[in-house]
Amino acid sequence: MLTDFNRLKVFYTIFRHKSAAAAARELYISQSAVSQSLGKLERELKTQLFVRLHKKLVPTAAAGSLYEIIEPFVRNLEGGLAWLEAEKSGPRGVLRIGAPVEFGSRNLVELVAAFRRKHPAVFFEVSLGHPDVLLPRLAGGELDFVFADIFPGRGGKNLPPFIVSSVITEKLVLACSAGYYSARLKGAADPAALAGCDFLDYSHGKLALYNWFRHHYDRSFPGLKVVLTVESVQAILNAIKSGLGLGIVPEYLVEKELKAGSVKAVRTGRPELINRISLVRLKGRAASPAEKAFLENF
Amino acid sequence: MLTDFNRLKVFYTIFRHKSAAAAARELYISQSAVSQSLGKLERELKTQLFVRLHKKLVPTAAAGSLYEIIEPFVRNLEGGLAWLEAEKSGPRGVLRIGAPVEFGSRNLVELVAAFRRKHPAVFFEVSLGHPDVLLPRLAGGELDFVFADIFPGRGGKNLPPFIVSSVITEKLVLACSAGYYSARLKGAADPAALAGCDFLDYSHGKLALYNWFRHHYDRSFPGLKVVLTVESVQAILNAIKSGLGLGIVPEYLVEKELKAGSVKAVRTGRPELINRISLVRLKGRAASPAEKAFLENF
DNA sequence: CTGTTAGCATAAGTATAACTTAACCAATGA
DNA sequence: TCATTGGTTAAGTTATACTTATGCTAACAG
Repeated sequence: MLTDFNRLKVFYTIFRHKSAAAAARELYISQSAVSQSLGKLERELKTQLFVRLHKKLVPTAAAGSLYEIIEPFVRNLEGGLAWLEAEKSGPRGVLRIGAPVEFGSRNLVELVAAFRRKHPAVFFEVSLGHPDVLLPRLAGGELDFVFADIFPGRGGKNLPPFIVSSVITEKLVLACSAGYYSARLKGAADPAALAGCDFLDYSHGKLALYNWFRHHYDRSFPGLKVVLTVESVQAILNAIKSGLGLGIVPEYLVEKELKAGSVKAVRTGRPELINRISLVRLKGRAASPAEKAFLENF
Repeated sequence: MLTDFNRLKVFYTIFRHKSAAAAARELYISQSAVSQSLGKLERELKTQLFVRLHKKLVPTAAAGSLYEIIEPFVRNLEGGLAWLEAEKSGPRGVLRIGAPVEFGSRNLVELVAAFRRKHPAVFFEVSLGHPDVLLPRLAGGELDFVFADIFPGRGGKNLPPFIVSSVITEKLVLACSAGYYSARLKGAADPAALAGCDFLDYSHGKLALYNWFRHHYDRSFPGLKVVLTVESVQAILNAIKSGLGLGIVPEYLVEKELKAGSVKAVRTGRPELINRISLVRLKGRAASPAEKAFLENF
């Protein structure tokens, strides 16, 4: 890459004043230094930038073109640095957050909405997706932090630069409609009966179901019949209510229905599987005021 | 103005590679120098720009913003410098020329047209006007060179940084229609007869007439009756042919009419006043190839 | 599990080049 | 005319950017 940037800065100052002496005063260096710097730049570019006509430096066409390039840069830079400064003074700027689809589109947007009422100068860019794709983006600096639902089994792996803290835990239940329950399970929630049922899952290799069975029976059930796979809790919930089959949902979402008896959850005697939403941040990363303010809810 | 520009250059290189080592290789300096430079910049800005995570430097949001500012600048700069280089290699770029209205709109545009057929990469910005306004613009660097019709009397003044060279000389005649001539002058071109005639001039205080009379009679004629003042040779020419009065025009423009006898010129026995179009350039100003190519016609 | 490698940070010393001081010239204005 | 201002150039100094050297940690291969 060509030329010394600081010489361009000197040139820029000279150009604005049409005078080396004035530039020197602005830059708090001697007039001689300015003159030498300009000379070097001209020699470097092999292009005359100013015509010396005593008491004034008259820019050539080349100097004009060069100035046209530098001027907007300096303007943007000043603006940008001022903005960086402002960001440090209080919550403002943009927060780039990653989150699992469900958590992101349900809980997170509510939090964002509430937060923005207090801090309207903070903007959000939420990326929904699986930790598998979100975490690398966090590691690459594209995201400020991510919320991840780390199922048991997909623990830390070899991603040590992350600092993980638990944010929300919700019980996951395997549920179906009351009708389906009485027709297929008849109150007996034994593995054998379950294995023959219809299941609903959130795509990606029946991970939710897999984890539920592993948790409750310490083994996997390879041949489960998954009749619907859809990436949405709401959809699974509706499917359950419609009697399509058995699906995994957060318990609190079906609390009313469980009480009313319209939806039944499969209980094994063991404590329920819990889904842990964790906050993942880059180790060693300084948090902006906006980030701090947002995360202090957790 | 804030910060050291060269540190920004180092930052820019680091950002592109997400690595100080790689940046160091590109900049042909040691990895340590890069690291130190980045450290200083961060301290200077009081803002973390990269998260150090072992083999990689992952940029923070602030670094992203900063990069957004610098990146287009570097791109423009590279383009601009390449363009400057190209301009030196052959005639291209833009030529900013000043000229008197008549010369500019008549002779100059023809020259430009002819020149552009040979050098289509050269563009022109022609400013028409009086030397009074054009020369300061030349002195201010807004024009590359100007053509000026310097009447005797408005010599160098105190504008020493100019180098002036004669380019075109044309004889100026005081002319009128044959009808007007026979009616008002009757072949006798004595001052007394002339003084009572109607005159045409190019605005600005009857300068053309004033100079003509000074040249031919060594004195001014204060009370001349100027019946039309218009900033156009063509207009004056038409006015003359229409028998409106006497006006100053370049002799070669009325050559045919003089021969045919439809237009008469006032002759005093003295050589005709000549209008000198001069090329004025800034002393000490290096000429680009385009400039050289264009001016070598003269 | 350990040795090796790659990448970054830090410390200390060097050397480059930016800057200052000084002398000189030219133009301008009191 | 002389003092003032602005610019250039040369020489000397100083600052600071850079190098060399060292240590650390993480990743990876054997």
